[in-house]
Amino acid sequence: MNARTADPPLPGVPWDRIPGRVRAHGLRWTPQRATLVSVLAEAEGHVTVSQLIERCREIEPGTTPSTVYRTLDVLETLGVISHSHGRDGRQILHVRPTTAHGHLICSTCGSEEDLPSAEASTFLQMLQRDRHFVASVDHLSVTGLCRMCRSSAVPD
Amino acid sequence: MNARTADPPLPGVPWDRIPGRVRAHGLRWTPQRATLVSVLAEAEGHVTVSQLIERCREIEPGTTPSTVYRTLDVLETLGVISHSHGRDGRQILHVRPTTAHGHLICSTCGSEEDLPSAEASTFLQMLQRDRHFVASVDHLSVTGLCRMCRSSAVPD
DNA sequence: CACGCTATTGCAACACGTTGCAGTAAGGGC
DNA sequence: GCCCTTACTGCAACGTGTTGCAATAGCGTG
Repeated sequence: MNARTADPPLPGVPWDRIPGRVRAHGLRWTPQRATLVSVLAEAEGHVTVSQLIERCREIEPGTTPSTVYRTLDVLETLGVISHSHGRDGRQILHVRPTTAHGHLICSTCGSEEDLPSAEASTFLQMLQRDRHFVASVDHLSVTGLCRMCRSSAVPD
Repeated sequence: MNARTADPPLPGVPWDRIPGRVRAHGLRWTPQRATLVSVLAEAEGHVTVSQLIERCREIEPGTTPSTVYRTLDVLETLGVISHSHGRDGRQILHVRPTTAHGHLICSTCGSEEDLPSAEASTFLQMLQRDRHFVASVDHLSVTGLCRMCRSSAVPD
């Protein structure tokens, strides 16, 4: 995975224009990519890669994991999707046009809660100002204890 | 990996008291655990699991990955270490008594910069107040563009 | 000190993710 | 419409991390 300097996000993901966007970068539009994009188009929000592979296989049984991963790289470069990592390091894909948001991941129960962009912006702006580090809220995930697990936690 | 509700961090990691701490929890002190702890004692700061396994094997060639992973779980529960995930999802161990800190990970060059606790505390306190989500800075890692990569980034 | 309970180990198998390579096919040029 | 370049695919192999299970061995008890 190599999330290099990406194009700016596509606000509304005009799915039908992705082929052109791909070709505009000197890349090629293939049946495998079409399959994946059609799956993504129906899966707005969060998905894991294994879910994607599964759905692709329903359409095209020959789908290969490595092709999916490589196509996801391409789509991330084009700004169509982004990803973060769950608590176990597994990828979580963010399919646009989901509103930009971060994640609060509970280390006990594994639940995920969205963190609206506004609530992180001050922090991220501070990072940019004080440390010249530019981060988007999409990549922000914070691990900790959710409300539920916290209240049921056994005090040592 | 199951970072359950952990004991409070040990401020100075009295390495020689870990056996007692392990036993106090009804757990057992074994040669394999002794090996791993002796390696950790020399590896303060950041380490990856594969580095640990490698060093353990230098001492005890029979070291098995699964044992290392399971012992790390135990040590995390005891508050001896904590971990976060690098950009590719790989684990990064934080061996105490490193000052609590988060990470800024560059998505282009992969470099890691420490984020002092103080710079994140306002944000984390807000999460706790507004969302009842309790997170420690140790688990905070933010992906983005570091200063270097940002200035050399090709504007689209 | 021997015994027994059970935490721990080591192994094997698996899931996720990445990478190298040879063959295939997209698509621009003629 | 055919050719040619080269991006892409599919495969196989690898590295990381997890899990089930039978055998082993801490360590508290009598």
